[in-house]
Formats: sequence, C-alpha cells, structure tokens
Amino acid sequence: MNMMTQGNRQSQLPGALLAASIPGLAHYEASALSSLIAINRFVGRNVQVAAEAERTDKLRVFVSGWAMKSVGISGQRRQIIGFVLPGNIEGLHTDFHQTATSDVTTLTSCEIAEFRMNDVLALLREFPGIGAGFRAYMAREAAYLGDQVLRLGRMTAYERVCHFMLEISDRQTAARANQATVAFPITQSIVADALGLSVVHVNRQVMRLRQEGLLDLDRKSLTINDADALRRISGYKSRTLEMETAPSYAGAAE
Amino acid sequence: MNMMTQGNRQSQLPGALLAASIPGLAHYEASALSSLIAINRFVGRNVQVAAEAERTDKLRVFVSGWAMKSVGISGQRRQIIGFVLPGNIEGLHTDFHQTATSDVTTLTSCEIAEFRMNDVLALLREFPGIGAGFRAYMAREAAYLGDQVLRLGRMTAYERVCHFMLEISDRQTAARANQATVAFPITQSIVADALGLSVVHVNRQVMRLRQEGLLDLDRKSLTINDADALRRISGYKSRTLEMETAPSYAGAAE
DNA sequence: CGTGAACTTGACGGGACTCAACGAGAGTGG
DNA sequence: CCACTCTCGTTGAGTCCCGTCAAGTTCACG
Repeated sequence: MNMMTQGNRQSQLPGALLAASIPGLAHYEASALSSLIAINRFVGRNVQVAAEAERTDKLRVFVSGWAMKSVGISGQRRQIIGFVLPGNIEGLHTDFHQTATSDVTTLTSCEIAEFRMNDVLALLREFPGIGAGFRAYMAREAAYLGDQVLRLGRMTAYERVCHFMLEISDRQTAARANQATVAFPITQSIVADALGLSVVHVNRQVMRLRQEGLLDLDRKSLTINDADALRRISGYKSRTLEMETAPSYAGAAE
Repeated sequence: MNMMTQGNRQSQLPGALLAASIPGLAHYEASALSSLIAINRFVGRNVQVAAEAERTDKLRVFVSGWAMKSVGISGQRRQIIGFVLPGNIEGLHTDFHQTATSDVTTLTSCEIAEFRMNDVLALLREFPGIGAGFRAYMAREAAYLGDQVLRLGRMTAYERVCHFMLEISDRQTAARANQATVAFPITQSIVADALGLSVVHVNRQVMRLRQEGLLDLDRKSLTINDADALRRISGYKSRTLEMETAPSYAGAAE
C-alpha cells in the first residue's frame, strides 16, 4: 500500500521556506529560521508521513505536493480533517507528548523539508517572535478547521462543494493575483471523504456546478468561473487575505 | 437579547488559574503567570463575549460557567464550533490582526478573568516555556475540533450523541477521579446546533440512550451509566488523559 | 488494446428534517 | 396562591436529501 521514501538530499535553503510560511516575522527572525538545517525527503503518492498517536520530533514543511490529515473510524469509514498544501507546515499540532492527533498521508508525490523539532524549539527560546508567528499560524489552521465544521454541520451538499472549492482556490492564490485556475490533484473520492459525502453525491454536485457554468474541474485543475456566485451560495469568507498582509504580531505587542 | 455585564471586581489570583489551565509549566513559569493582573467580569446568560472578525486585545479564562463558540450562516442557521468550560482559555485563537474567528456567547452566567493580551505577550518574551504551553493548549483545542469534524462528517446521529456526551463528561472529569455525573447546563437545542442535527432528532437519540440505560440526562446534569458501551458505539478517544499527566514540553526540548 | 482507477448516471431505500401538537417545568405578576 | 407565559422537552406523521447498489463510460498507462 505504501511506497517508501524515494530519496533524501541536503537542501539549499529549506529554513527560508519555513520562514516564508509564517507571515509577520521580523527580518532577523526570518533569517534565524533560515539558518536551520533540514533534510529534504522526496516521497511518492499515498505515503503515510505521520500516524495518529505516534510520537514525532519532526517539523515538516511541504515544498511541493499535497497531503491530507485524516482519522479512521470503525475500520471502513474515513474522515479527512484537512489538507496540507505546498508551503504549509505540518507537525505544529502535537500535544505535550509530541504526539500527532491525526494521520498525514501524501496525495501526490511530495518534497518535504524535515526539521528537528528540538532545533526549532531552541530557536524559539532566543526569538519569542517566532513563537508568536507559530501561534498565529496555528490560529489560521484552527480557522480552517472551523470552516470545515461549518461545512459539515449546517451546509447542504451543494453548498459544501461550493465552499470547499473556494477554499482550495483561495489557499493557492493567497499571495498571487486572483487567478481563476489552480491546481487540483485530488480525486472526487478524496473530496467526498473531506466533505462527509458519498462519491456519487459529490459527483452530482460537481456536474451541476459545471452545467451551471460556475466552475470547471478535471483531474488536474480547478477553474472558478463565477466566484461571486459561489460565495453567494456558500457564504464563504476568505481566511488568507487578512493574514498575508498582516503587520507584525510581535511588534504590535511592544 | 443580550444582558449586560453584571459587575466587575479585582480578583485575588486569576493569574494562578490561567497557569493551572496550562499543563506542563515549570514552577517559575507558573508563578510568573500568577503575577499577571486581571479583571474578573461577571456576566449573565446569553451574553456575547466576543464577535467574529472583531478585534480583541483580551485573553480570557473562564472561572465558572459555560460558553459556546459559534458561527452564523445565512441568517437562520447556526453552527456551534466548540464549547468553553470552566478553566478553559479563550482568545488564544486570534490571527495576526488579533481578530477572533468565531462568536463567543455565554450559555450560563459566567465569571470571566480578563487579561490584557499585551501583558501576556510581554511575559512570553521572558518565558518562552509559557509560549510552548500555549501552543500545546492550542494543539489540544485543535484535537477537539478534529473530533468535532469527525462527528459531523462520518457519524450517524446516534453515534454523534454518544461521542459528544463522552467528550463533555471527559472534559469535566479530567483531573478528578472518573465520576459518572457531571454538569450539563445546556439545552438539547444547543446540542443540536453543535452536532449538526435538528432538535427533534437529538431528542430521539437521547430518549433511545435513556431507554437503553446508557445514560441519564436532565437540564442540569449528565450521568454516564455505561461508558464502555458509549465508547464502543462511538469510537471515542480521550484527549484529556494524555495531556494532564504530561511532562514539561519545554524541558523535554533541552 | 488491455487493464484498472476514476468518473458518471439511474433506481431505490432510509436516516434525518420539517411541520405540528402537546406536556412539563420555571419564572412572573397580581 | 394561582393563573399566565415562555422555554424546553417529547412524540407522531410525512417528506426529502443523500447513501447504497449497480452498471456503464472515460481516461491514463503499459
């Protein structure tokens, strides 16, 4: 079921990528992070990177590729908690025992920069502002989780798909200009497990949205044709815009 | 709709309560937190303590009483994201703009210790271990959110109610010995909004669980008669046990 | 061109929602 | 002390959204 790691190599500047993933850092904090040593792993599709309740001492940044966080339930059923996209950090959400609270599995082949958690923690003692950045990052992840709860709890299948597509688009166009087409390297079966729906029903909603001309979707990419309509249907609110242009959290505290 | 604050007074030691809410702190870190100044507010039932997208500079600890975090959707519908119980911290999950990502509304009359966020942040620069404690606390909250996603996504109504009741019981008996009866000051309508079900259907599940003898429930308290059966039905895993007895996160990093 | 995974469509059944009515308890005011 | 009111809990009947089952199609890839 699982392919193994395909190769390791020393990266040029994974620390800089980590710093770039955390908005609101001061220059000296970012450069301190850049000095961290990491190992870049290249793993194939469908590889379990972390397991629930498994102790870990790694902090990972996804250089490229997608992954999912999921929990199994009673053997057959599976719920996807969230997705890890390029530039996202994984491994922050460990408890006091440094154990993960969900499985993490790659959905595509991925390049993953792995930091030693102890290195990161050592840096945190010297630069508290980095810790503030981590907390803000975790707060945003919690906001995504809140959106996921909202979708699953009180939305119809149609609304869920609209809301989900907007989030996927949003998270990829955060920094760049608003572009209609983004990567979409996941199957409808994955979408179904994320939205708490059956594959069949997800497909019905996608077909409907296609026929209405609101979006185009294939195995590789997603194109939003009418973002306003999708927002009207689902009540989607962006979580990224307000983050990326933020002032320094640490600085504001002075 | 909202009653106003009923009174303020200077508290004796709210900082100690804050420290106690964060497991894994060293003695000197806990005593540093204890020195923080707070204002204890007494608010009535159904008071909105914080609003989504509203800027806040407060960190709150609930001394007594329950509250809920919720988001509204298209006017009528409402989804409850999670609950705030006595001893819980609210206000950590703000983004870089220090804005909340959900509404917080009291479900009972509450005593709330309010800290100035800037005071807390200043302390964090001196004691990085406290920041680690906050991150671990946020990780646990994220785990609760993950459980919420699991309930809403892939569980039947019957399973959701079982899982939810176990969590409510668990979060109140964390430190104390396993007791069967815990406080339950919320209506079935609130449970419905948390579990993404209709009030009617929640009631049907509760009635069934009563008739099966698995639990007793009234407007004030919840009694778990057969925790094993409920766990078997819902696949519930405790999030508290592993936290409360944890070693120091900061210490482990040395 | 063969094979498997993913997508698509139809038919059918069931779990959960809605509507509706009634009962029970708590708080209020006369 | 007792009507009155309001919220909450409870139960039944009917409906619908969505899951399941099943079959067929398309596409990528060797």
